[in-house]
Amino acid sequence: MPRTEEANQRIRAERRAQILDAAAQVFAHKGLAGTRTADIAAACKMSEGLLFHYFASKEDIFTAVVEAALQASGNPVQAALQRPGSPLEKLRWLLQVFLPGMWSKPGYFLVILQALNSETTPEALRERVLEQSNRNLHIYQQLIVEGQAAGEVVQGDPAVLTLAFAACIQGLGSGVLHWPRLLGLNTPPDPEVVLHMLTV
Amino acid sequence: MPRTEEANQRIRAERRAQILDAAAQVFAHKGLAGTRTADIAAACKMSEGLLFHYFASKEDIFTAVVEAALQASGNPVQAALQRPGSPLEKLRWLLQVFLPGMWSKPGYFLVILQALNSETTPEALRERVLEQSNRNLHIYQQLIVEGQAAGEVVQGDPAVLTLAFAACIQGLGSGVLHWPRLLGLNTPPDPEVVLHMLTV
Amino acid sequence: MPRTEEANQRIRAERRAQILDAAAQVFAHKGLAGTRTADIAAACKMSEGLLFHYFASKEDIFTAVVEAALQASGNPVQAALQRPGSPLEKLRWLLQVFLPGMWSKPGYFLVILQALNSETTPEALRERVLEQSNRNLHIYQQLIVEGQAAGEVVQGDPAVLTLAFAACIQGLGSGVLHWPRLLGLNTPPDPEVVLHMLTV
Amino acid sequence: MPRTEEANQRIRAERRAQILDAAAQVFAHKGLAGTRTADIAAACKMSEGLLFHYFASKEDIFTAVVEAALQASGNPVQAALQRPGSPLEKLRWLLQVFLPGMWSKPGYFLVILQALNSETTPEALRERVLEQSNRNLHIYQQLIVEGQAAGEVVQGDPAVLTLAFAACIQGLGSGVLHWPRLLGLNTPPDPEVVLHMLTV
DNA sequence: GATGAATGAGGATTCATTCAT
DNA sequence: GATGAATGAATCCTCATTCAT
Repeated sequence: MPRTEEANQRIRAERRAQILDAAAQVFAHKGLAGTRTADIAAACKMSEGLLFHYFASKEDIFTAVVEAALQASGNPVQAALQRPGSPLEKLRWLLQVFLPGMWSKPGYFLVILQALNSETTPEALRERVLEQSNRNLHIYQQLIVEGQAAGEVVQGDPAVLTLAFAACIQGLGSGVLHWPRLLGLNTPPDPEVVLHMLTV
Repeated sequence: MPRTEEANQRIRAERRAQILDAAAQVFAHKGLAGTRTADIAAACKMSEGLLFHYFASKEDIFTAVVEAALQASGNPVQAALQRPGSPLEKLRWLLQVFLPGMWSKPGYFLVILQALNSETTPEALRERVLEQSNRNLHIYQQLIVEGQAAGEVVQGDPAVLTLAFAACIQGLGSGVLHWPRLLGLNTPPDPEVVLHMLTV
Repeated sequence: MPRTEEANQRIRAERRAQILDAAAQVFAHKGLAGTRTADIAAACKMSEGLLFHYFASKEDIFTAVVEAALQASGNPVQAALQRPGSPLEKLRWLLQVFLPGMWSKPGYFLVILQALNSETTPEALRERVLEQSNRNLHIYQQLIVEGQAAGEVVQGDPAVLTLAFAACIQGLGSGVLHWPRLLGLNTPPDPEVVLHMLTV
Repeated sequence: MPRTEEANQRIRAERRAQILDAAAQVFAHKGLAGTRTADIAAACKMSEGLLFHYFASKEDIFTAVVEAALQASGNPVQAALQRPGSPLEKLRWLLQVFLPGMWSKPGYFLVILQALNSETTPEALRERVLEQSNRNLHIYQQLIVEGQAAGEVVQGDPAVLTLAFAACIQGLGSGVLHWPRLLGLNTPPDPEVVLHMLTV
């Protein structure tokens, strides 16, 4: 007697999730080109063939992983805008979400970096990432402009402040791999340290 | 009439430099695994075979490129220590060297990022990069500690400040590829914007 | 209440027939190597796994399909020999059976062609097909020789006449796929047209 | 010192020809789907990789082989039209070219059959073959119609006569593999035997 | 030194077949 | 009996590296 359709649905959903989880780790550390499908299969303890039951190609898995990471990294930025409080408090809240996220799930940030920094990334995906990058950047900038108006944020070209702020976030996401160990740190930095860059 | 030994030496040196220049661009944009030797050959307008007269392997070229980039990025940090002036002034000088360098030769920074972030990097090279990374990190930290003692730098855990400062630098080196365009900037940021993170 | 043994038998027989019918169509159009078991499963609306309850392998299905086609194409030739009337009348009767068969069930002829023309055909099957081919050929030849003796069939090397006659039949079986459309025909040709090749 | 460009041209042309020759044999006997690239490589005694220096894919090789075969089989038909003499003489000349061709190079005819009869054939190629098939068919028909007008060719629906004539040619091209042996023949049939189908 | 044809090991992907349910 | 998830051997193709010229 065959499995119920429902049981199959569940199996499929589980397997897809397993693959994405495992693949995220591998892609984060090796990039798209440097990852062998055998690596992914080993990481999720499946046969290599099964990967292709669930995804059409290695690029497809990568795309799905990056999309998931974009969701995870995009949502807090959108959410920050809706928060109550002053612009600076919104940025603070954002960092309170981001920084622990980087420390607990560095793969998500790394995989986006990989997608952004490599020309081997499928063009369509690259554009998606850039677009989101752009959206986030402009949300930062908007909050900075509002913060300047409110007297909470230092004066100066808001584009430059945005660049520095975004760089700090991205640099933390990429540096989290090695630096905490080298510096003897094991918790995410206090958001105030980063915010100090912007405050009067 | 055979070429003189001297002329041959010169040709060899030139060729190697051509290869490294071209390869740096390609590796910066595609990473080690994503770069094909054909890409490099095309970029330096040589035959693919010729690459192997000058280097033993693709990894070898990558290693040479990264070593060169490490030189370029390592020296200013060492040099900053020797500079006259206060700790903060040394950090300022460092940024005055780094930031324009990122804008004019982003490849150097990107290639180091690629080496650092990918597990496909040959282990020996990866260690070299980490070691240098570590060295730079501790120089930053030393200057920060001295700055705090001098009352120039904000109080707080120097390791955390170092982490944030290094992150900002690295984030700028990686963000320089896309963000300036997205934000309508075309010059490197004023060092003071970054320094503001550290100053009282 | 378990199904009766008898009912199971019937189901098994039905299923096998369904599979063979569907597989014949697919094999006829794609050949053994070009057909995927998924194609067959789709054509008979079963799960892929079920095919393997009824047949041991893809080759097994192919063999069964070809055997069935051999039956269908072999019997009329044997039967023609037993017919009353002159040798030419026997050949005419044969064409009267064959030609409409080609037009209504082209798959049977095509699948034999596929088996005959491809070295991917399992050796044992290939020999079966060749053997039958040989048997039919020699029946044609016998009738031609008898026809010549009776003055009904043109003089000339009977082997050559047989070759041309058989070629015409096989060519019709293979050309039926495209040519009738290209020539605006939609009924099988009059047997006399083919027989004219042999008649005085 | 590198090879001269001319020498490379020659090598490339030779290799391509070698591949096409060898591939024609293999494809003729196994079809597109049934042929492994390893088979082709073995047949032309090259490494498998080298095939892909010269052709982009297995399908590409197949296409090139079929195109060559189409040239070889198409030209005589066109040429027959230009011949001096009566329509029947033109058809006779055609057979005088075709039949020996089939006996000496059966691969050319078989490979066209494979392309025509299998749905695994790339669609574009399939259309090319059909188109040529159509062209030839209509040349046969034209000559038959003219022959009827001249009183050389039997009366009857010219489309049906064309069908039978074309079938005979195609059937010979496909039967040549096995039948001559089975019938003890080792020369192509006399064209008159085939022509008898059409003559009064 | 320089070229690019040639190799072959390795990688992504397919697909017949098995098996738990 | 029936399903479709799972496997893994085989296949097409890529690409670093070698080598004859």
